[in-house]
Amino acid sequence: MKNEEVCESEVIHEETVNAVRSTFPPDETLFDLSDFYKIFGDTTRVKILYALDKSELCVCDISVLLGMSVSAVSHQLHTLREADLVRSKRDGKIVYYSLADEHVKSILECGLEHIQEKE
Amino acid sequence: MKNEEVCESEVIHEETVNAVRSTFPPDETLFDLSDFYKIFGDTTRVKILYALDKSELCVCDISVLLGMSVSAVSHQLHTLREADLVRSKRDGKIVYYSLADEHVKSILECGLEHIQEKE
DNA sequence: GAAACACTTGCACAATCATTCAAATGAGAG
DNA sequence: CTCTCATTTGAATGATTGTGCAAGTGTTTC
Repeated sequence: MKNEEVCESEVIHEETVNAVRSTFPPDETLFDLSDFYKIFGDTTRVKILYALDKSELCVCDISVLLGMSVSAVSHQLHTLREADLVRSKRDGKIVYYSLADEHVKSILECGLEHIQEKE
Repeated sequence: MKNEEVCESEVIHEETVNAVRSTFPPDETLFDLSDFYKIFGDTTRVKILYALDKSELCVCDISVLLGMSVSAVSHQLHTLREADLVRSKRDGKIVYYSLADEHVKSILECGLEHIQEKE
């Protein structure tokens, strides 16, 4: 970004900007926050989370449920596991997935509420 | 996706899959939900929303606050406006932006809570 | 051991998207 | 009307990312 691109004339509301700036959390926090929401920004992942909230499932189950390839599901489960939203446990050949904590459910509901509110 | 990709041997837990399937909301709902979260999945947009929660601001203010080009900010404001998360009102040459409703704040807090909970 | 199965992983590709640049709009000032 | 300023918009570009494919790992069964 070139500096000239930024409005640098007398800043229009310097007071306000400074006031807001002083309430800003560290950059990293808001970065982590958007990174966190990024996880929920994909239909496949949301479906998986929604499904796991109802019941523990194996990869094959999810694949059938969503009508997607096992590979695609496994890739997304990897993402979800990295974000600590999901847990896995192996039982023989089968790997079972479940939600990592109850918080995930409340996040989903938080969004659903907003969606449905808009007629 | 080719069919062979999907696990089609005897479905491992047919009962469970069917049970979960019956609780699934229409595909469109979960699609809208992920679309909604997609908005929050970008640092710039999250910063803008966070700032607007503190105070009404013009495009130039936000540009200075975030150290980004006016154009980039305007593009993101466009996205936010389309998602009904943000409102604008013009006063002469200046356009003021503010949050569309209080719900946005609660969504942000919902996520922040989760972020900070993890040590 | 070998074969079958559930799953994972690395690479490639297509699609999506955030930002920049340049040009356009809208509004007040002279 | 012309000039300036705040903002918007469209096209282009570079980066990110979801999925398919093919090869790999781990586990049970024979």
